[in-house]
Amino acid sequence: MGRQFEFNRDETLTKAMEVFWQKGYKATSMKDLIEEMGIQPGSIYNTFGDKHSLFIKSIKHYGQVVTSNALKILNAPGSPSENIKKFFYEMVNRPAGKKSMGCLIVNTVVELAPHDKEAAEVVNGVLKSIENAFFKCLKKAQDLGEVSSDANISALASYYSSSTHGLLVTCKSEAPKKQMQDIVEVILSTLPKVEFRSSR
Amino acid sequence: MGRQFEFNRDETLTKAMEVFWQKGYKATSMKDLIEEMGIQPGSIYNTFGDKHSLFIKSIKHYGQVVTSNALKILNAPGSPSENIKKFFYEMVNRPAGKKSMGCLIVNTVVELAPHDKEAAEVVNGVLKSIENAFFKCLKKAQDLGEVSSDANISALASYYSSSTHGLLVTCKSEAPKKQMQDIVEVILSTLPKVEFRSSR
DNA sequence: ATTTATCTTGAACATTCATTCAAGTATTGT
DNA sequence: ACAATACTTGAATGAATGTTCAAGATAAAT
Repeated sequence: MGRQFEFNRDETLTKAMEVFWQKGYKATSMKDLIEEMGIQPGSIYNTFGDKHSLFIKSIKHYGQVVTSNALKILNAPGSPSENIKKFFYEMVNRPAGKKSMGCLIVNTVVELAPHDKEAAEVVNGVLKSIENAFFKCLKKAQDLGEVSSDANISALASYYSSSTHGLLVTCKSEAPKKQMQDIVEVILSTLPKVEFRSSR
Repeated sequence: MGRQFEFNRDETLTKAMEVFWQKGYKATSMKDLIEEMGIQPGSIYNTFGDKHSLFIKSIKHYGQVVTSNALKILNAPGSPSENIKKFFYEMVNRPAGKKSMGCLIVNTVVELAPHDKEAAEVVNGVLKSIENAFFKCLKKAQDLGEVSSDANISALASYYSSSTHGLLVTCKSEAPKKQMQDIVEVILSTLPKVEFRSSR
């Protein structure tokens, strides 16, 4: 009973997420959100709570999307080390419009996490998931003999995670595509056998 | 003639820089600045201009400090590849208090650069200087035979710059020191001869 | 001592901010 | 048809924002 919602919860949350992604938390005003989400303040507060709650829901949503996307690439059938390669080349081939937006998780680590415990927990969880996906992928690569058995794959997983952060910052600073490619090639050189296998 | 300044310009600018470094641009209010700088709004506006001008002056100041520090390490006498190693281990051994602050340049790339042309110019200049310092260091290493002559040192310089960004983001997300060390070791494995030389 | 120049102060200002809430509207159950 | 429930609206609120400026204070020049 009662009146129905006139807007789709997921759609408006996605809109909010995009605004936060583009402008950052502090730089996003409720006015921005009202305009982009296409609903009035009352509806926002009624459905998502205050600005901070809406932000937390936004980064959780973003985290789910980005984690499932990473898992899809890294867990794809075939060579796991080839999948890692694909993961990084996907970053080079980002649509130009999204380059300056970087990644909402990384943006939040930088802007908010040090002063916002709740946001920190969410983003750390996402980062841990991604790193874990790298680890599982490397484990599989090791089992298949693509990566030497004495490699420190735990360290490598942390490294790929950190390298991803680096790329996302670098691509925010107007770095040309060629430079991004150069960087990715050095990153991938830490898995030499990937290059070898992919060339035949 | 006229009244003398009662505060030291450089000292108050450093104070402002520290507040921006810790809290970010948007999250820093004039009230914060007034308190930390210890002078009144009139004096701030009279000396540094508005908030945005003060911020630009702050990141320029930070850029100078950080660039000269990087140059000092990378241009130090002795083995250039050893200096690169020192550069990265310096990042692992950061004082705990500064870990969550990251780097004001990287913070600005993420928070402001995409929407602020003036800030973007400043930070891109700093990043270019650091990358250039890496390049010169690698060139020297190559000339001395520490790095193979067919290495793509331009790509390596971009890579080390990007890796630095990655580390600065990673250390903002409560990453334990052990993890930072693991990452640095993988980063430095892209210069295999460094490891070899340093171990004897 | 007076004038001139310059810095300091901090209250006052107009905006913008996030948030609230009473009035209005739509839907369901009886 | 009526009541009960629940969502939508958007003006209103008070707090916080960045900025200004007239009055006061201090130094040098005359």
